[in-house]
Order: sequence, then structure tokens, then C-alpha cells
Amino acid sequence: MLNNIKFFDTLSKDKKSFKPLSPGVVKAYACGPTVYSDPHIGNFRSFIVTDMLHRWLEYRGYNVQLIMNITDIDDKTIRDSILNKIPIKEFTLKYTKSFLRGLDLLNIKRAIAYPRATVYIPQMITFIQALLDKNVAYLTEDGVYFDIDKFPEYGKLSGIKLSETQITDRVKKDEYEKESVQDFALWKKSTLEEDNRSKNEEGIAWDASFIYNGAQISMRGRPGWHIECSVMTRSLLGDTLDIHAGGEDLVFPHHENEIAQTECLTGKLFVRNWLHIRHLMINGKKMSKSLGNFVSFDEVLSKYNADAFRYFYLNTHYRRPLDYTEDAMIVATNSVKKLENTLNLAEATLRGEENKLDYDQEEEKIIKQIENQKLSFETAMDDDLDSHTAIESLHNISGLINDYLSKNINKGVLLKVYLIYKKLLDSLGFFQKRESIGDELTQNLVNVVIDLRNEYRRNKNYEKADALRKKLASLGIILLDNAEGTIWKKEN
RNA sequence: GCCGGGUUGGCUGAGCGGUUUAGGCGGCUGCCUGCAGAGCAGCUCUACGGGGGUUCGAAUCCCUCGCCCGGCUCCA
Repeated sequence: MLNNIKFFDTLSKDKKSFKPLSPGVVKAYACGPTVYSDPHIGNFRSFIVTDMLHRWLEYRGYNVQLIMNITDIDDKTIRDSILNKIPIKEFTLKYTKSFLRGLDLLNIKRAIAYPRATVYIPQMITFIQALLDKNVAYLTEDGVYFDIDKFPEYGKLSGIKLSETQITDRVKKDEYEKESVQDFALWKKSTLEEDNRSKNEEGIAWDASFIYNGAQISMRGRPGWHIECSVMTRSLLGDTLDIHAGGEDLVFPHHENEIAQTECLTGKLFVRNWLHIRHLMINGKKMSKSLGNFVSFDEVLSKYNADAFRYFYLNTHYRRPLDYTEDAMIVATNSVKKLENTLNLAEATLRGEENKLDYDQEEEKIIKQIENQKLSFETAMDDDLDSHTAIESLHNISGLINDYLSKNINKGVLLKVYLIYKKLLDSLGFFQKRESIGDELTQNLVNVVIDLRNEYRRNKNYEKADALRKKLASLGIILLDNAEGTIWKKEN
């Protein structure tokens, strides 16, 4: 594994050479969704970037153990399941499925697990008890809290200085019984309403008992948000993660709190590389439900395909602002189509006749040029996942292959450069669901129709020739005439 | 109030002191075509939020002002 991957690490605020703890294996964790509504296109920026990270590490030969959590218990899942009059388990399952469907539609490679918070309640209780035992947490009437004064490094990730931080309305409105407003909940005692509801409904409250100051105290309730990730990362990946990724909004307080909990418990470094993804904007503004500029995932995919969408996301570096606009999507659609056309042309040509068996300067030149572009691509990706520069190389390769295709080609050489191109596209997750061109019989049948049409064309019977082309098009088979003859591709 | 990011041609989006006005998209012309599509070749757009300054030279460094985005307790 001779490479020099570097990632920008939020903690050190610098690009760092990436070296996993165990050679060849990457333990990675990305914060997933809270399943209380359909995911929107903003959420998918971080999921696509995580997918790119996943694919790139695999391209570089790592065994990537990626975990993405699903938060299926919190204030919003409780609130909205009541509003919708659906049992919480059914409610969260619905949106978990919606999330997974989105991953598939966008060709996002699956993580090895999508653990749900509610499955890890016993481990959370154990974790919280351990923090109480270490005297870094305390128990009050309404919950268990982490005492941030016990963790002197608190703030090291976000750079936040609590003394200079404004106490916002949200903090002021906090009604919990905490010693300090900055402390955060590890366990929340159920409200009366939740308690009643939980008598005939699973997934809202759990029995727990904690030993505090020598006394055993029962407290039916639910975990705080931050403890989920600390517990699931530890249960599935161990004390130290190579990479922890998520949206930029999670830096504070979520990830800051995860560090505090986990490092207090284990005494070890929690995460070696923190990777945060910038939020998506829309028409220059923050995307939010309250502003009414919220775009659903299905709405976008009804207008633009998954590859256009992926191109839109990856054409800008993941730490740069990205603005969703119609213009940007049109540019992405056209640009990605151009990259795909090269695949279509090369594949059609590879299906065609052999017409050059020699290897001369032309062949030597294109192989060398494409190897160089491949190197630029890899260098860019190694440099903190610079997908924008990598895509530039893809355009260069596309142009080189197109140029070669316009000449007398050697199929062996074409196949060689085609496979390089395909592999690089694959590493960014492009064109994962290309239409199959069918079996041999289908191909032969299409060729029969093409021959027939070309006979009509030779006889200048263009009406019949066009009618055949139209009929094939209705089956998704697109004919392209060029100087050497007719080639075809499959479209859906 | 405190902290961080951004502001580039018709669009998208690099560049972070000096070989070409990066690429890509779009538009135009030519080649190829019965038409269409794709491809190729060439052309077009000479832009860097405003104002100062440093420098032989600034999109790039410094100051200042404006606007936008994000974080400041549960939002990817």
C-alpha cells in the first residue's frame, strides 16, 4: 500500500498523513440520519462524500469497516410519531427504509452495518454507569449528566471557549436539572406522558438503574443523543477509530461530547482523523424547512439522474460551500453525460470489428497519456479527496479516448485504456447502473435490424430507415451513425 | 457579541505572488452526416465583491468596508 493519503483533520486543523491503527484496515464511523422524516438533498451531500471516502480507501487497497448509525430515539422521533399517530417503532422503520432506499437510488455502497440506537440500550446504560463510577457524571432528579468540568480538554475539537460563548435562547430555555448549563444529558428520565405511552408501546422508554453515591437508583428513561455514538463506535469498532465523519454541524456539540465521554472512559485517543462535510445551500441560502426552500430527494431525482446528482456533489471539494441551483444541476447533467458518452462509444467500438492489429506510436502515446492522467487522478484523490481535480482528469481521459476512437484503433489498446477509465469512474461511484446491452442473441438481433436499416439508407429509403430507428429507440436502443458505420447503445 | 468559511467570466468551478484569459458546461463556425445524435478541430466570454496599501509585478499578501453561509446544546 504505497500511497500518501492525506485528510484534513478537524481536530488538528491541518492535513495529516493517513495511517490506520492496524495496517490495511480502516475503522470508520459516519454519523447517519435521525429517522423522523424523509432525507433531503442536504443530508445526501455527507452520505455521498462518505461513499467517496469509502470507495477511495478501497481503491487504495484498504479493508474498510464503515459503520453508519441510525438515530431512532430522540425528541423528534417521539414528537413526530405522536403527531402522525403512528407507533414509534413503525414510524422510525418507515424513515429508515426511506433512508436506505435513497442510498440505493444514489448508488451508495453499503456500510458493513447501520446500527440503530435502540438496539444498544444495555451497553449505553453500562457506559453511563462507568462514567458515574469515574465521577465525571452525576445523577439528578431528571437524568444523568456529564460534568464537562471534569474533562479539561473539552472544546479541543470545535475550538470553542465556553467562557466567550453566548448563552442563546435555546440554552436558556433548557429546563433540565443540570449543575451547569453546559453539561449534557447521558440519560433522560421519561416524562409522565412518555411513561404512560411506553406502557403499551415499545421504543420510548427503558428501565435502567444506576448506582450513585452508594445508592441504587431506578430511572426509566432513554439515552441522550451523544452517548449513542460513543457506545456504538466502541461496541462495533473498539476504543479508537481511524476516521469519524459527519456533517459540519455536528462538530459542536455532538462530536465534542462524544470525545469527552469516550476519552474519559477509555483514557485513549478516540478518533485519529475527524472529517467534516460542509453543508449544502440552496440558491445561496441555508436550506431549511422554516425558510420553505427545502428540496426533497425524490423531487431532485425526478428531474436529474443519480449520476448527474453525484457529479454535482463531487465537482466541488467536500469542505467548500456548495449551492444547489437549477443552473448547477444542468451543468452537472451535461458534464456527466459527456463522460458517459465516452463509455458508450468505447463499448460500441469494442463490440465492432477488429481493424488494427499493430502497435505503433499512436498506441504508445495514448497509453502513456492516459497513465499520466490516472496518476493525476490518484494524486488528487489522495490529497484530501480532491474530487474536483480528479474529475478534471476524467474529462482529460474522456477526450483522449474520444480522440483515439476517431482514428484507426487497436482493440486491445482501447480495452486497456477503457478499463483504466472505468475503474477511475467506479472509484467515484459513477455509472454503477448502466444498462446492460443484453445477451448475444439480443446483440445479434439488433445487428440484423441495423443491417436492414442501412440497406434502406443505401437505397435512400429514409422513411423506413427512420421508422426502424424510432422503433428501436422506443425499446431504449439508440443508434448512432458515424463514418465507420452504425453503433448503438442502450438507454433506459 | 465570539469563532470559522466564502465572494472569480453567460453558467459551473480551479487557482492562493509572475510560463495560455485552468478545466467543464453553454454559445458560434467548420469537418463528418440523408436527417438526428455523438465525436473531432477551431473560435467565443480576458473575470476576479467595493475602496485603499505592499510589490518590478496581486485574483493571490496586508488594511478597511460590504454582502452571503455556518457554529455558539441535540440540524448531515
